[in-house]
Formats: sequence, C-alpha cells, structure tokens
Amino acid sequence: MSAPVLLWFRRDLRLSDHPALTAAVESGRPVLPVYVLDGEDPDGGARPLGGAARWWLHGSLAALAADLEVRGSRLILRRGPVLRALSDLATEVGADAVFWTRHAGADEKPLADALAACGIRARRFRGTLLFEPEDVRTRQGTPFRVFTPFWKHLQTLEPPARPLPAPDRVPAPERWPASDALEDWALRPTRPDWAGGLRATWTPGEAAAHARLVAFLDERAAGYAEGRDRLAAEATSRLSPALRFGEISPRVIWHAVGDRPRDHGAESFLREVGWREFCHHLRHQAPDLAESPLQAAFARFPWRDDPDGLAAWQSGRTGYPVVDAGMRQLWHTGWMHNRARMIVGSFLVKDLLIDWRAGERWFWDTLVDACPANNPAGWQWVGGCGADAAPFFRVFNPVLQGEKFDSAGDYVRAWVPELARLPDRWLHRPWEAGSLTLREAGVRLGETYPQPLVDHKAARDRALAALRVIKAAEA
DNA sequence: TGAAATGTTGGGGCG
DNA sequence: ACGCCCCAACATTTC
Repeated sequence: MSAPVLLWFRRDLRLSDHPALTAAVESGRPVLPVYVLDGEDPDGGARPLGGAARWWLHGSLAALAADLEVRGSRLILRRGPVLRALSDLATEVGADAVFWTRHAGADEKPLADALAACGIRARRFRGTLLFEPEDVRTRQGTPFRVFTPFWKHLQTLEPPARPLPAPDRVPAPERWPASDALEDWALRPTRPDWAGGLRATWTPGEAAAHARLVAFLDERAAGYAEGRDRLAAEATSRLSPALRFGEISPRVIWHAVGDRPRDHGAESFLREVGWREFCHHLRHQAPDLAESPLQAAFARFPWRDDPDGLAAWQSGRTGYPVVDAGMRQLWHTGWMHNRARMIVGSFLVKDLLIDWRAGERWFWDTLVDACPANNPAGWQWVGGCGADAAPFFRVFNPVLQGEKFDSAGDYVRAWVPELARLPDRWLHRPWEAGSLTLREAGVRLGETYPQPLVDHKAARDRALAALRVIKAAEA
C-alpha cells in the first residue's frame, strides 16, 4: 500500500468545498485526517482560543469526526506543538506528505520548511478566502486600504470557482494511530458550566451551517438590507462562527447567492462576506493587527486605565440600556448583533476612553465567532485607528442608536429585563424618566439598574479632547 | 456603517 | 397688508 498523506484540519472543519481534502483523496493514497490542539497554531498567531470559541470547537470537531466516520474515515486528535505532532504522526504511519488549507496571517513557510527537513512534504491549498491577498492589488500594486474600492475591484476579477463536493469516501489507512479523546481536551466548561446559553442558541458543525445558510437565503435574505440593522429582528444569517471555523466555505455562500435571482438583500449580505475578505487581507498585511493600530499616531493615544469601567462594560452594567443589552447578549449566547458591536465598541472606546485592545480581548474570549482577522479589524474600525475606519470623532450616541435601531424596545427588554416595564419613551434613557414612571415600572436607578456610568455629552467632549492630543502631536 | 452645532428657508401667528 | 418673530424642517459644517 502506498504511503498515506496527512490532512491537517485547522479552521476548515468541513468536508465540502475543501480543496486540500479533495486533493488528498484524489492522490489515491490513504488519508489521515488530524486536528492539532495548539495555542501556537501559526494560524492563531500564538494566541490560545477564547472560552466561547473553545466551546464551539468541541462541537465542530465532534461533528467533523462523525462526518468522517460516515465516509469510512476518522479524525485523529493530537496536542501540539504543531510541528512535533505532525512529524510524530507522519513517522508513526509512514506518511511523507501533509496537506493543509492556507490561512491569511502568520507565515506558514517556516513550518513547511521544518517539515521538509523531517522528510515530509507540505502541500498548501486555498480554501478560506474567495480571493487570495496577493491577487487583489490596486493599480499601484499596493493592497487596498479602503473597503468600497476593494469590493468594487473584486467584482472585476475572475469569480471564485464553483465549490467542490464532499468526497463520498475518504480512503482509510490499514491501521489507525492513537488519538486523544475529545472529552479529555476539556474544551467545554464544567465547573462552572456557563455554556447553557450557547447550547440553547447554537448547533456547531458543517451540516448545521449549511442548514443556516439555506434558511437564511429562503426566509430572510430578501429583507436583509432593511432588517440587518434592527437589533431584535433576527434578520442576519448567524453564519459568523461557521465561517470562523471553516464549517462553510465562502465560495459556497458566494455561489449560493449567485445562483438565485438577483436580490438586493442577498447582495448586501454578500458585501458582509466581502468585509470578512477585507479583514483577512488586512491581517495578511499586518499580522499584529490585534496589537498595533494601523494608523501609527494612535500608538500615543492617551487611553484611560479604568478597571471598574471595563468591568461594568463587560458585565452589561453601564447604565446605558442598549449597551448593556448587547453585552449581556454576548455573555449569554457567545454572539452579538453587528450593530450592537458597533454601539458597545464606540461606548468602550469613546465614552469610557478605554483602549480598544481591551475590548478586542474581551470579544476574543466571549465570542463564538472570535476570529484573528475580523475581531481586531473590527475593533480598529471602531477605535478609529484602522483601515477605512470610522473617524475617531464619529461618536455613537447610545440613546439615539437605541431609539433608532431598537425603536420598539424588544432588544433591551429581552436582555435587560429589569427595564422591561418602562414605556418605550424612556426605555433608552431611564435616568430622564420621572420618579412615578420609574416606580410604576419597578425600576430603582442605582439599585435595580445602574445610573449611567458617564454623562454621554461630557464623555464625548472628553474623547474629542483626547483626539486633539494626538493630532497636535502629529502636526 | 454619526452626532451636534450652525446655517438657511419658509410657513404661520401675531401685532 | 406688512414686518417681525418663532420654529420646524432641511442642509451644511465641524468635531
């Protein structure tokens, strides 16, 4: 029997539209699928997964293993470091090649070279993006720094190829090597088990991801352009964690949209997939996106050190209802509506004047879709220091944002139940309600619900003053 | 993928 | 009938 090949799964936890897997199967050799648990995954930038992402990973790996078993294969689980895990496994089974899907971000060449030094050939395949970063350049040959021209340019390129089907069978080796037990990795919380809200909200895995895409396109895509900003509307696709873990490929989404009649809602949805693409291309250019502001002047921004303010924000007790609703949705479900992400981000960075990196780290730990490209790029956008960023002086007013995007109050009432009985008129500004109104709603400010942590107008002025500090230093 | 401050316009109330 | 003021509605500028 010919030497087997290793198929190293990373953030591509699927069988359909998986070029590396398809190539491994078509090589005619036995295939050993392996996942390596490793904080040093070059893909993760030496950054251990956050708690919510670990929970998701458990479900996704379990689903992938089951899908492989249906095809006569298995998923081998090993602990890192990656180089040692892969070279050990290759030695055990006599493999001389490892196939994987490349990912924008860290340089994978050192790993490929180190494997080659052990006599193992690395073959890398596309699969995480619609377009590879080196194929998307301005006329000057530089990467795009502004989204709209980037997105327009993508439309002029050769469209992504049709997705590949999942292989019917994945050829197994004669003998299977040892594997860790998924349970032993303890990816899911036990004491305390905080994952109840996640279980109630999500089903990880490729099949569920495809089902969510179909449901979205059939039921909600047409209303997406109008509904996507409404906080309580459930108008979005909720595909972000599936894209994060590669349970679904962006090519599948691209063609699923393209195969339908032209539809304004679906087009604007595809644009969001374009933002993902943009963020990954940015991280390809700037691997330390989570640490270094793309606009260098912001390295000197006078952020405040405010542990109490940060804790109030994290726990959803800022006294601004729409901010607290978003933060509690995040804590409870591992996900937050995109509009709410902008609102809470603006509040942390501009109202509290806390470094965007503190927010990025909190999201990294609590979001099931926490992605090393999207998360820091989004925070740099919010912080005004990124590419194509919201200018720092664009300060969201949390009251107006609440009244505009949660006008009926359903979002706040769902996540901040202690305010549920307030009339719409006061729901987003309870501190302006009269004492009788508050009493009738069972609200005691400062007791059942916090007083606002800051006065928004004063906080806004403070943020603009801080911005002038770095602008003055720039000049 | 803002908001606030400031400027402009035009209708209506009123002396 | 006229000028004046108020202010809502909208536009522009600024942060």
